[in-house]
Amino acid sequence: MTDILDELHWRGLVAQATDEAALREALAAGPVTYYCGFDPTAPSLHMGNLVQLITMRRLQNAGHRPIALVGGSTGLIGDPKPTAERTLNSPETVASWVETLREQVSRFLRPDGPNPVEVVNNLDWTAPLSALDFLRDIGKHFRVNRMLAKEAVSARLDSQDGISYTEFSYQILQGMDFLELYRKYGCVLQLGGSDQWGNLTAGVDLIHRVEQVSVHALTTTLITKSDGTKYGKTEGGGTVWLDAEMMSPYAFYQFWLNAEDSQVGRLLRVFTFRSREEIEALEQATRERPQAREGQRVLAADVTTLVHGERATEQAIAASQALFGRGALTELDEQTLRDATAELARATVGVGTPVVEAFVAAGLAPSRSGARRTISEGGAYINNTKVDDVDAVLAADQLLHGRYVVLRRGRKALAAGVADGA
RNA sequence: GGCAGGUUGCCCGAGCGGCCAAUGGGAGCGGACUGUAAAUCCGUCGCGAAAGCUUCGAAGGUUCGAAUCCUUCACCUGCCA
Repeated sequence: MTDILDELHWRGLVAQATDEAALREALAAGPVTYYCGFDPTAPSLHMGNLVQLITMRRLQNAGHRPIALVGGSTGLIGDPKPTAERTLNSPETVASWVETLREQVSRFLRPDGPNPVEVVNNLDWTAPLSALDFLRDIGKHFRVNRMLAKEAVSARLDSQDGISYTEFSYQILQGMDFLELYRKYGCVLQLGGSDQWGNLTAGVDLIHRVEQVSVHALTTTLITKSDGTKYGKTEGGGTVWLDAEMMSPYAFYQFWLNAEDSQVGRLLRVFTFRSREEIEALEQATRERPQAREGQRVLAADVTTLVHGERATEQAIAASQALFGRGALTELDEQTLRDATAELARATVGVGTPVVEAFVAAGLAPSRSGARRTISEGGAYINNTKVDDVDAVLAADQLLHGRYVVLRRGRKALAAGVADGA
């Protein structure tokens, strides 16, 4: 068995770790129980969480025992962001998100075999705790001085908003989780994004004080773009969701396919299970024939398959070829056209529908003014033909196979217009 | 609790009675170049076809006219208690 920690290093995943030598030793000595938490802040997980999920899977593959924690309680409190106070979500909302997270998380980790995943909810042990017990048994072990040093907290202390006591308490809850999992499952390692370091060490410190045991924390690097900003936003600034309803497999596939050359190698290491040899070969291919984008293709296909399955990936690839391929759209047969457009945002149109309205209905423009602006800027296309007239309406001969029309804004934003009937 | 300062469009930030839908920067969007890349350059950037309409923390008020003045409220920051 190769050293899993070495592999994580090679993949560029390790940002920080508590006593790394000790962690390496523990991992080599036998199965280690580890956990990573996911807070329900939205109805779906996103790309950032994927880094953790895949890392968890790598450790599981290496023979260690994963616990995936969904934050039924921490989601009610909110992890402080450095910028601003969060808006509290209702308990009902959080509870429903917990359920979808539980389901999503489970998909990435093996539920059976020798070291199956355990999915837990921290609400189970936090809810029964009284305020007095919390302050006496847990709070007593935390030093406010130290809590203030945490990055997000100190940033907020200097901000206009300040920070609520609620969010300030967050790190205590997360520390408590680690302690609970240590006691109940013998969990001795917590994973998280590099922004979670303060929260992870809060747990490490707590366990040290209460149980006199040294446990481990390991954070993964933040995936950044070449300009140093956070990776993981779409062209439109939207989040890269893992849920197919919130982001279609086609859009998801396209997101990865559009990765910068300078990032492909890194992304392949972080997000795929390809071997070192394969990845190095793809990196070389990217250097020698960047325009072929072999790395991007493998990356997009692998990640989409992991998240959405093989069938959805095949469809996304086919749709991409149909819509971006060399052949004219008018030459596509109806079946191909229907499959391709099925992946896109769609709007109901008909002969005589103003192009402006079709764009707004399909979500390609935020308003009629916006759509007109796009047309006058020369960025609007119907079936890959530029629209020149702001007042243009759809003509019968633009409906491919009598039904479909492909709307495009700019180079890559696509949507489908579908006529009623049939 | 007292005193002082602040709250402007996605973000930062000018404006301090009419010429302000509101300078400038960033982000975003479109175009050129390319490889559905990066960088660069150009354009655009509240809604509306237009007339016009709705914006400058909230609600009232003064005025022919307010983002700009007054009152109250909310929140933030600093100093004092």
